[in-house]
Amino acid sequence: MAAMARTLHHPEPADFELQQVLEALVDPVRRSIVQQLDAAGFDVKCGDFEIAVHKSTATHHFKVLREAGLIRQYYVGTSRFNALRRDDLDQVFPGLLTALTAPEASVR
Amino acid sequence: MAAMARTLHHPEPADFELQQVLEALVDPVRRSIVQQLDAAGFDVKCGDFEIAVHKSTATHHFKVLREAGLIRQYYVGTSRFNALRRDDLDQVFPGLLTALTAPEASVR
DNA sequence: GGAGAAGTATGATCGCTGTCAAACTATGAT
DNA sequence: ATCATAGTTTGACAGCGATCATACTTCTCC
Repeated sequence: MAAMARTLHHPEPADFELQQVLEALVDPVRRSIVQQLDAAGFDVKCGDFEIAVHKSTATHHFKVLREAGLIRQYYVGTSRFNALRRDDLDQVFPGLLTALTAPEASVR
Repeated sequence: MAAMARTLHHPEPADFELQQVLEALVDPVRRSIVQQLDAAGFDVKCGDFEIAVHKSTATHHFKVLREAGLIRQYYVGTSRFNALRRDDLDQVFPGLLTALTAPEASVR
């Protein structure tokens, strides 16, 4: 079968919107994903996260994070990898991600 | 009539919860309130904010902000004044408020 | 005491979003 | 080809929260 490129839309930093970023980060599941990505330090497959929701719900959360500009996603085989867009985020909203991924903040 | 103290509950910094703070800040009206407080640099009466919602809705927003620990409220006559709890916030979630009230962030 | 000002409380509505189930697609291995 | 794996899509549902209107409370001032 002709390889159909599964393209994923990623916003440019110039198009990041605070409202959208906050809406993404207000959900505990999504914030946990960001935390795990940050703690790992490398890209993580969707299936390798510890998530307490159904697969299809997880897909939804990843989409919200991607469209807000928080993560970058790319396919490798049937797997989808996720990368934290820390540099882009830091550029547009300096200090925000750091404040939220701080170990102190994680506890609360 | 016997003066009934209108007491308002304010959480201690030790009891601040990130989830609650984010839920408070995700609403555009509430974030605008925080912005206006920060920009003013002094305490502001409820009625002196520029808010695009009904009075009773505003009361609701102030309550959410207060219970999350973002503002401190006190009565003066029939008016209620609002103070940004910047120091407390900075102590518990360093960098968060700064990141959100930055002029850069306000534009997005 | 009465009137007005400032804000609160309650109840109803309505839209949004997180959730799951089930069916589907795409890729890699046998 | 067949099958298994990884993730997506669609649809339905439930619960939450922002909103407003109305009625109420508390305080100030005359």
